[in-house]
Amino acid sequence: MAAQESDAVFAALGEPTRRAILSLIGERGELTAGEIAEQFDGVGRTAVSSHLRILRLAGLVSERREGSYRHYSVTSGSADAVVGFLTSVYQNSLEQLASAMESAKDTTTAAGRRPDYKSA
Amino acid sequence: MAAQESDAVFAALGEPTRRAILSLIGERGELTAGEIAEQFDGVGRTAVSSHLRILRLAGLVSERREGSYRHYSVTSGSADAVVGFLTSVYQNSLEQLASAMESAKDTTTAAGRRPDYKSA
DNA sequence: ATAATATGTCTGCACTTGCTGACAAATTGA
DNA sequence: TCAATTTGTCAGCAAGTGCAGACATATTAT
Repeated sequence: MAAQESDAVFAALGEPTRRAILSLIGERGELTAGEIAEQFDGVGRTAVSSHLRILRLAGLVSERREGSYRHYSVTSGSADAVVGFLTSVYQNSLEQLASAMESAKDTTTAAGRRPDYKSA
Repeated sequence: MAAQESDAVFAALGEPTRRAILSLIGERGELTAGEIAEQFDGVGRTAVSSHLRILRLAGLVSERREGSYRHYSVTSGSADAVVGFLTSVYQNSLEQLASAMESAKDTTTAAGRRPDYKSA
């Protein structure tokens, strides 16, 4: 369930240049492929095109064609998968922390641990 | 500023197995390296150890040594970089959208566009 | 001290990936 | 129609990455 999208989104965001592109588009609202490529010195137009494809397939940006131009903009709500994953991880993490503190209230030196370690 | 951390965090989260490990740790609260490795069929203990190292260097998990065991838990607030990046992108994106709609109110056929396209 | 256990690290390998240059497709202008 | 423009795609390559097996380190048990 929603694992494929999530994979694509995280993979897309894992690459620094793609995050820079996404950031740039978000900052400017809408940009053509050429305008985006102009902003990068160490990266050519070809590479930017590939990155845009990956961002688009991940659903992070959307493409609007106008003549021979292609305008890219950030797809709203496209990073829900990321937020969902993180809140899931931290939600459980916080619950665990809370119950751990609860247990700690009872017995300062908690029981029910792994084997029987030496004191230190 | 805070770009290095962000890079490491995004890179760490970009790998599916590492997300699974992080999710597992978050779900269970605290696990030893061995317990984590047990949960994965297609991945050996060696690979899990490498992933844990990467997660740790990214600040996503913290390590607690107890005897020869190493207990891993989710580091609270460690994904702030991710949330920060996303809110930044979407914040600007929404502002751009809002101002675009504002401009659209004035002149239905907006000015100041790119070249002079054909109608379609 | 010796063996067993838990875990990290190193080496090598197959696979992936980001990049460029060349080429192709689509659109526009003369 | 022909040239210019915008963009995507393909082939090839260098670099990075995830993985397992062998080895090293640290800790515990006998």
